[in-house]
Amino acid sequence: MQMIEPQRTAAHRRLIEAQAEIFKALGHPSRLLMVEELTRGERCVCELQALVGSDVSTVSKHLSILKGAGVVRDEKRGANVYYSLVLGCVRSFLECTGRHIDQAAQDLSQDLARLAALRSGD
Amino acid sequence: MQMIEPQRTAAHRRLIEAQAEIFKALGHPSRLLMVEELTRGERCVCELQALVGSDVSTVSKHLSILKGAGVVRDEKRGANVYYSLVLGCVRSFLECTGRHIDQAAQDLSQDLARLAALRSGD
DNA sequence: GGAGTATTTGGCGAAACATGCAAATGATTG
DNA sequence: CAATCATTTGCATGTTTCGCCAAATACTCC
Repeated sequence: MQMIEPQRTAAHRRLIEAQAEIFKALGHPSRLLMVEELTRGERCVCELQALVGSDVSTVSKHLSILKGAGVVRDEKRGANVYYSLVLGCVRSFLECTGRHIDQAAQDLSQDLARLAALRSGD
Repeated sequence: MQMIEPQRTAAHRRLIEAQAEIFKALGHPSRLLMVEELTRGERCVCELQALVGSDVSTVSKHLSILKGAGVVRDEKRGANVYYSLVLGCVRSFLECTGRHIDQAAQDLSQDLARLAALRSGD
């Protein structure tokens, strides 16, 4: 039995949806900030709340979205809940996107400089 | 001059926002499907539309979101517009999340099996 | 067990997003 | 240049997400 057009199977669609959920979870500044902090080690909700500055309930909901997507896990210890990163490869992807954005900004300012030079030249 | 608490600078906030925009752009099944297709080479809008099956206008809007986030670029050639992947590291991250999701599914079914065994045991 | 701290949940209004249709734009071909 | 094809844009609508508040829950310390 051979798999024809694997990209159209139901299994593939489910995988894409699960992956999209991961991206969606990471696609919010507060959540991404927290995840970045978690690349340095586990943190309790209160620490993450101090980091992002929103209401605790908002932070808690953000964290539950990240957990639902399988990006982080939580562990209750005493009165606190500690969150930690599960999806380690976020770290390297963040580094890559960081470089990418820096490069884009550099390219942009070079283009602007060229444009200015051209304008003053004629 | 020393940089104190770099994670709170305006520059860092801007970076996080740009990165979050990338994740958000990827956080939609249709967009992710198209990006995955683009990891195999450039495609015109019509090909991508055939892939995802939505209205062409919807597909075009999705593509403009991906372009705005710096994930893809477009190039007009003749009557067609060809999109191609700019952010190459998406590929490896997709592989990683794919493995991660497979693993999670496996763990889940093992847990269920254990639970069933336990139940039939008592 | 009562006060205080940490976290989650429910609810609600505002803002953002997704989608399809219709219309506009741009290129090709006869 | 009229007809057609590929793509984008404007608009209307339904859906989702965000962020706060208030209330519920869970734990610790006296």
